Amino acid sequence: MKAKAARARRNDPLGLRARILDAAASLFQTRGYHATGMRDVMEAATITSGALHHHFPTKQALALAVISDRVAPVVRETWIEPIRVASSLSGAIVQIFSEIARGIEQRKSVVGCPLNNLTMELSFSNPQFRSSLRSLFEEWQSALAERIGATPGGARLDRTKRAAAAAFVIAAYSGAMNLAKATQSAAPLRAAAGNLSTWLDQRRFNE
Amino acid sequence: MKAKAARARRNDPLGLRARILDAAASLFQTRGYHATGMRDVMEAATITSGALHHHFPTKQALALAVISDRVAPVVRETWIEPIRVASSLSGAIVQIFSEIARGIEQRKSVVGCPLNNLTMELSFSNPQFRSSLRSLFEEWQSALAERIGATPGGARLDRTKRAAAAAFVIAAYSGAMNLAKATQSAAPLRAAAGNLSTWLDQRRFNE
DNA sequence: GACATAACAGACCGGGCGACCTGTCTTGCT
DNA sequence: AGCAAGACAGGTCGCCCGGTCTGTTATGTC
Repeated sequence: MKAKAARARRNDPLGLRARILDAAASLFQTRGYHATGMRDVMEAATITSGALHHHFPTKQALALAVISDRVAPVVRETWIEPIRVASSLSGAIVQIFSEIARGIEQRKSVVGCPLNNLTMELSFSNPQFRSSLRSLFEEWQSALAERIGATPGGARLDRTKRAAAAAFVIAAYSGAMNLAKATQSAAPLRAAAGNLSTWLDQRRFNE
Repeated sequence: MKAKAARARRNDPLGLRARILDAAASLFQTRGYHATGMRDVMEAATITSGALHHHFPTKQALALAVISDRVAPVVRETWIEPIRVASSLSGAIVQIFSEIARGIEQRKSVVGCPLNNLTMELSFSNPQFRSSLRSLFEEWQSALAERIGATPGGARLDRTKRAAAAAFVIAAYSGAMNLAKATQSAAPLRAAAGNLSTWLDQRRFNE
């Protein structure tokens, strides 16, 4: 019948799943979790209700998958890995900031850090989301703390102080992004990068 | 009929309005704007649908009123005023942090800063909310910048650098609160306070 | 080739949402 | 006292939300 030539469509569950995750991740970041409907996700991914609920039975399951399969990799690629491989911690941090600021300026809009956005909206009310998001923060923080311990300034700090310094870096970034979102400008990020760098250099976290 | 003795109930529009705002402010902060229904507000304030919509025709109007009548005063009382009257800027900032951290520890839960929460959720998608929240941030930032200009370290900075330093302080607080919310602990706030203080003192913002 | 199961399609449903609307009582003004 | 406007009460409405259900097609297995 339609033997060899016209076998156009085949099932591609992984590809479809990826499309759903991409669409959902984008919508969750721009509009937020509660403001995004399953219908919005369906339209953005151009799929049917059946397909969506086949891959993700509930909205919460979808969000948890977005966190682990989309948000977490972004954090690892833009923060954790660069910090691990960089020769100078201070330099790496400043560069990460400036790359993000550059991205904002050419996109001309600030949607915020996906991890921050989801944390603020979901972390308090829902324990499931909280533990998922918290562990990501901890991964980020411990990568920073470990790297801080490898600098001349960080070597003399104990475990707690290193964690505190790492938390401070994350807080500065997170808060700067928040301000950037409020003002729709990259200025707060650049301001934070500059001042964070003086703080880092003073504490000799620059090598 | 019920002439003198039994005239128990009287209208109290301002009191009712205040109750609505209190309830809504609390719910918006803990659950978020979109996750809070008008019915939740009605129940929390123990009023009827008619009364609620008489004072605030739409949910958005209610939220805007919450921002200007509840959130803004909180920011002014806990941040702007203390900074204006304090003798030491650095000392004032550290004290504000520690008071907030203390509050968290005895309440045993972190709901986050109301301004931050609403900004993250609403500021990007809705221009009405954005301008309202942004002006509050600007008020906060300019109060800080002005005070920084009055310190020995800040006097030599130009207008832009002062604004950047002010933004950095806000970012550090905002981000620390975000982390605190994610971990449900006051530790990130204390970490930020300590490290922010080092940065402040190094830049001689301490008088 | 038979058959169980996965991968989708798409109609459908109960409930909750924000908003509206009519009615009653209260208040302020003259 | 009279009367318009304000302040509330409470039922109602239509819509949209997340989730379910049944049906159809593709896929792996023996």
